[in-house]
Amino acid sequence: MQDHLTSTFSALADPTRRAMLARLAQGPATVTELAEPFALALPTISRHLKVLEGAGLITREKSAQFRPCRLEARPLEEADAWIGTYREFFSQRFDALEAQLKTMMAAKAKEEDKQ
Amino acid sequence: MQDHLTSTFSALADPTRRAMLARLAQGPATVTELAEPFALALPTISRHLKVLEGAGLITREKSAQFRPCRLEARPLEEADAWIGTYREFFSQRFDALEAQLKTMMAAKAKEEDKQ
DNA sequence: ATCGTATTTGCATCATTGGCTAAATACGCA
DNA sequence: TGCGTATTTAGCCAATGATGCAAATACGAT
Repeated sequence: MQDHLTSTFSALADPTRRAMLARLAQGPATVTELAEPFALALPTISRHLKVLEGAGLITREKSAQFRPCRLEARPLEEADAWIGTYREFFSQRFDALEAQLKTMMAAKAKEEDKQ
Repeated sequence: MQDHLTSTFSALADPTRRAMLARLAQGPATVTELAEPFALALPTISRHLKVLEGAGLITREKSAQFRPCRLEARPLEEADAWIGTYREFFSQRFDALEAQLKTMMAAKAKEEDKQ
């Protein structure tokens, strides 16, 4: 799983894990807390967390028998930066749409002039 | 593969596919053109493209025996929006860093005052 | 030392994925 | 019609991933 982006995106490619991140965005949580919303066995949850940890999306401390998980921004920022590369492309597309819209409106106006 | 984000992220979770998108950001290309930079058999390329198409990241027309692929912005925008949810979290972290830096600088200044 | 809670590890299973080769398909052109 | 190029389908394999159950581990509290 070589580079960061690959492990980050593949970690994000799972709804359960995305939901976990959403939960963690509101503050740290234990494994059991994170498991609560899902109909999944704890070992399964544990493994999802390991994937997230492997991607650097979360870190965990060891506090008594609990393992509080904490969201880490770094990989998300990197993913954001990668997608950011295409933002120009988004706007181009948007501009094109806008241009087309203008053309249509102009045509329509012209049409109405005739009447 | 239920929702858009899942298929989008899992499509992005492969370096070859990301490279293909990077190429397509500069304009449409045929399968063979897209295959050129990689040491992969054409059927493999073809399947990568099918994944990208399945995620809506590309569309293709049929022009003679060629299948030009074109980058589509929509899924990237959605992924961008999802990650955008966490942007506040990024900046928080950044602010914290900045605050810490200020504290350190203040401490250092104080230290120098003493001398 | 023992009990109970929190979490992980160890198989086993089933589906998916990425890759290859060989064969099929689709189309323009001679 | 027949050839050559472009691309996909089919079949096979190895690796990975998601999930469950049962057992192990870790640690606080009694």
